[in-house]
Amino acid sequence: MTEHNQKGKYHHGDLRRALISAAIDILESEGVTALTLRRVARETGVSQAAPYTHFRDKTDLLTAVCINGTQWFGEYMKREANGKTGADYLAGLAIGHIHFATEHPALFRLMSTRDVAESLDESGRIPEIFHEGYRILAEGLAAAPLDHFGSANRQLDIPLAWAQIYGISNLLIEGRVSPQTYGFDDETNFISALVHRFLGNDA
Amino acid sequence: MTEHNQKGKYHHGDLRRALISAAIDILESEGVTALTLRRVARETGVSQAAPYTHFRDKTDLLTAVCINGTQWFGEYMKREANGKTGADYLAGLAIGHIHFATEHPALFRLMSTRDVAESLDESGRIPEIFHEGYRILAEGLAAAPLDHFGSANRQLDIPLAWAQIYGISNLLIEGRVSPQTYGFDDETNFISALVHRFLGNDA
DNA sequence: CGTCAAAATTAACAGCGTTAAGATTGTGGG
DNA sequence: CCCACAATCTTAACGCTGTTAATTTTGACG
Repeated sequence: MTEHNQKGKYHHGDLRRALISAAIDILESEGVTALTLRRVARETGVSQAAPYTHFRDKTDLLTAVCINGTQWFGEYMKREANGKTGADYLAGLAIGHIHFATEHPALFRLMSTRDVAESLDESGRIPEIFHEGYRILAEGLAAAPLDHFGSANRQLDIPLAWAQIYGISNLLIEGRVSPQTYGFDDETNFISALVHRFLGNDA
Repeated sequence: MTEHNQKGKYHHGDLRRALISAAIDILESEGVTALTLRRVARETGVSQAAPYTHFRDKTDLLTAVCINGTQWFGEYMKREANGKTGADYLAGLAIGHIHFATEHPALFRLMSTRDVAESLDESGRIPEIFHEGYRILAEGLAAAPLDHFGSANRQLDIPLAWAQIYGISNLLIEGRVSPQTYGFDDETNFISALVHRFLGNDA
């Protein structure tokens, strides 16, 4: 019985994972301002300095949170696009993207933040779905071009579509736009209408 | 000579304005993490508690910074659109928006933040250009619709265009997209190409 | 079973936002 | 003219934060 614990951790069992989990809980329930290292340690039942055994500093923990978050994000998008093909798959990914953002605003914002995103890049642990998502976006646009933009500079459709989805996500998160203003009483319907109008498969 | 100072302030002259100015300087040069109340006070040459005579708390100062920022932002956009009409005016506003964001990322992010934006709303001091910008966006889209999206749900063009511009701004600020990837070595050209392709007046 | 390294604790430091109490300063009324 | 008052600013303190150093506890392995 040299390894009765799943990863051979010492006292706590798997403190590293527990800290990440606690951090996500706080982020989801109270937002980023409540997310302090000491609070995470308290919530996990360890001393204030215990996290430093597993993380270089606070940013290092946040990076780990974001790695978990991107995994979650990818699965969320895939689920929403599941079973669809072509333009519908694209729309599913977009809608999934926006829904994830509005349902997990603090986490989404954290994942978008430059500082953390950069250390995320360095970690080399970006889930496959993101490269896959980008590839799918590119392929989808190549197969079903947004011809409303004309044929010149079609390469720009990729960053444009990306920015469109990203922009809708952020606008909704920051409360700068409301479905009601445009005659929707349900946010989900609003998002769906936006995406379909943008992708040109509504009329 | 009861009022030799322009606003009859006591010791400093106009500490309130000086604090806002120092805050903006720090924001521009070192970003939001360096922007602490104590630092602002130090930089202005007053004690740590002096700001509390003029601001309820830190958020109140940030709100004042954002009021200044929106003023600045509005003038910046107008300048870039100056002398143009119709779709060109729209493109100018959009390009001005994105340029301002990339040149003043910390300030732009602060202005987009939900907490501050809400107290900004409450202050009732949103510069006219924002309502005007929205009106112009709406009128411009009504006069020259983005017909590539089809005729159904044309009302959605307003939030879509808004999100598009906002999304490009954020993507660039957070470094998630690079002009080089799409064959541009100059960011300005990249932005211009994106906006013109999006508005459909490039082909 | 004793050794050694990993894991976790306690204590301390500087810096933060914020508040309370007091000192300073300009202004207007007698 | 000066005195009282209110606006302004300072000093000191509180609890919180991230982080580090020294120390103790724990588990694994020869």
